Amino acid sequence: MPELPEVETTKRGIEPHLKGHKIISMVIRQPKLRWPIPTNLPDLVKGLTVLSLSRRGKYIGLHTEKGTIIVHLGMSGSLYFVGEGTPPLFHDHVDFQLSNGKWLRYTDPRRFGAILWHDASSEEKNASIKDSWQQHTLLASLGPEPLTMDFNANYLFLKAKNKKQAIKTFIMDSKQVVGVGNIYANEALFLSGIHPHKAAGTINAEQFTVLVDCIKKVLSKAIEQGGTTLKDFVGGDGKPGYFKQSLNVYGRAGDPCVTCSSILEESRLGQRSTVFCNSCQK
DNA sequence: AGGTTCGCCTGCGGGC
DNA sequence: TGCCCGCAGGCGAACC
Repeated sequence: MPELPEVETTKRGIEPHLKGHKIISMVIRQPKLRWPIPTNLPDLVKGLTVLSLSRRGKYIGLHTEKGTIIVHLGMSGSLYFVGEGTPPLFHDHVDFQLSNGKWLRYTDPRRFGAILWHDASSEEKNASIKDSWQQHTLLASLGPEPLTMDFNANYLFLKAKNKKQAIKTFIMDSKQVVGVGNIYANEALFLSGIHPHKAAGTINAEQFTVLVDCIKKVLSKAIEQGGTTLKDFVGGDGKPGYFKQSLNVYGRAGDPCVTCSSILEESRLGQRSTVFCNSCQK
C-alpha cells in the first residue's frame, strides 16, 4: 500500500530513466482504473518528451512539453521498468515505450490507481508546465506537503480550531495535509501520545508542535529507508521496495504497548482501522 | 457546510 | 483441501 514515502521512492527511482527521454508509444491493456484512462492518451503522448517529474501528495506528474501525465498508485499500484518484450502479466495494465529502450510499466491489481492527463497547451505563457498540473481538479485543493515549512504546528492548530472531528480523521484529510495515510496516522499519534479519537479542536498548540514533529519524523524516516531499496525495483524485478518500518501500533492490536505493556486497542474511525494505547495516548 | 459513509477492486486470511 | 465470506485500503463522490 503505497503511502507518501513509497510514492516519493518510486518517483526518485524512475526519474533518472525517464527524464529527457521521448515516449515512443503507450500501450493500454486495461483502461478501467479508478477513472478510465483517457482513450486518446496514447495518441496524445506519442512523441512527447518527459522533461521532468514531480510529486504532489501521492500523485506523480510526468511533465512533457504539452502537459502532464498524472499517475496515482492507489492501493496496490507500482511503476517500474521492464526490458523490451517482457510479457505482461494479468495486472500489468499500461506500458510506456521510451526512446532509451526501456519500458515503463504500470501494475495495479486492485485498480484503485489512476492515469490521467492535464493539458497545459492552453495555459498562459508565464505558467510553467511543472506548476500548471497543480490546477488539475484532483490537485487544486490539496493541503501542504507534510515535509515542507508550510506544514507546521501553527498552521494545523488554526485549521483544527472548533473542529469536532477526531484528530486521526483530521490529519488523514488531504485538504489539511497530504500524504498521511492510515499507517502513519496511527504511528504518528502513538509517538505523539495523542488519542486518535480526541477532537481536533481540543488539542492545544503545544501538542500540535509534537504531532507535527512526529508526522515529519515518521514520514522522512520511511523515505530514507525506502531509498535504500531503490535499485532493487529500478532494476526491474517489478516490486517497489517496501521498506521495513518498525511499527509500534499498526497491525498490533491485542499486543502489548512497546512503552507501557498495556494491551493495544483497536477501533474504527472513518472506516479505517485505528490502533492505539489507551494509557499512553490521551 | 462540515462531517460521515459509500464504492471502486483483488488478494488474503480465517472459519468450517 | 477447498470454498466462502469479510476485511483491507486511498480518496473522490455522494450523502446527510
